[in-house]
Amino acid sequence: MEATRWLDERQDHAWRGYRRMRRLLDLELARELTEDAGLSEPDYDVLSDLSETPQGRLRLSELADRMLWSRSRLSHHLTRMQQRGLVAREECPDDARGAIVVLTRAGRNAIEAAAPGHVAAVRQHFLDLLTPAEVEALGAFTHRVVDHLAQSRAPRPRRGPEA
Amino acid sequence: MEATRWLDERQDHAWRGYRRMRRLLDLELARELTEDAGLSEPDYDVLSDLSETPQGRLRLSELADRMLWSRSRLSHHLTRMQQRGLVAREECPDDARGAIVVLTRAGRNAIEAAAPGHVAAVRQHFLDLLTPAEVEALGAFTHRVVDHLAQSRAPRPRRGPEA
DNA sequence: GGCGATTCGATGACATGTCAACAAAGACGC
DNA sequence: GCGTCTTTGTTGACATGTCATCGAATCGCC
Repeated sequence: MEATRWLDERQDHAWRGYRRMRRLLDLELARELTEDAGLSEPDYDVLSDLSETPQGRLRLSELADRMLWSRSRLSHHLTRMQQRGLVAREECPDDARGAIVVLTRAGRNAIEAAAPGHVAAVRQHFLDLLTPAEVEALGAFTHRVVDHLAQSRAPRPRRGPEA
Repeated sequence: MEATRWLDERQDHAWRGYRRMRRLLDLELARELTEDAGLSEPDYDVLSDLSETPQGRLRLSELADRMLWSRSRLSHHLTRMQQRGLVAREECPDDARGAIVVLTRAGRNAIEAAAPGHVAAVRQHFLDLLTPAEVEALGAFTHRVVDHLAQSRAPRPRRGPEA
């Protein structure tokens, strides 16, 4: 039973800033995305990940893993996006259980229309406010944290969005 | 119609790292919080903000503003927390429309039991992985971004979680 | 090849968050 | 004081996310 080590002043400052920034940045980016392109952030992420593949198609589970989403969440979300015509499902040739998610023409149009504005917003409200050294540091420590967290997940039964 | 300025390599690295870190960190912190203390992150935040006030009581709208939540969201969430006995609502003496949110005994117990473990997790999975200089930089640029975003919100009709 | 264990994706029930509308009460100008 | 405009918090309908479960298909091992 140790005495709790609370955060010192700098840590507290950093932690509060981080959480507040996240919230405000999310609100602003989501707002612009809906207004300008009629997409939510999750929509954008799905389309963006799909469009980064050569064919605009990915196995559902592969996409879920990349996004760190549960298959269930992705399946539900795809159903909704499918109804809007942004993506389609195809059967998987080599695994009859599988589903392949495909970017439709409309989906590609949507992401191509949305991307420039979104990137501009990310710059305007975030990246451009950082010095090059800060951007460099951000890239360095976030990936360090990601690697650390991936450690605790990959080994053993594999916890995760999957539960 | 300008040509889009995409992110250069460092910016892309930083932006992807940031988003991936957020997601993994959220999953891990939320997981530990539920397992160890039976609280969700939103629960924790409500209790935490309340417990930082001298009396453990706040006007609903004041709490919503601090948390950057809509009043609606907070009201719904309080109803649920109230049913679990973590908070209570009181009438506001000087404004009959108002509601005052009060930390109950059980709520205080819950946050006091949860806090040490949560802080430890924040250190372990995040802050302790950063150099002091990185923590310093994080505090600096996040608050810079927060100030910038607060600018775009405060003036004029006041956009926000409020819609 | 066959059988048990695992993986895949879908689904329904439920928890949570958003949005628009509302009633009640304050604020303000007159 | 009075009418109007605004603020406050709640509510219900709906969108989104989570969790447990399921049937179907595959894998692994014999």
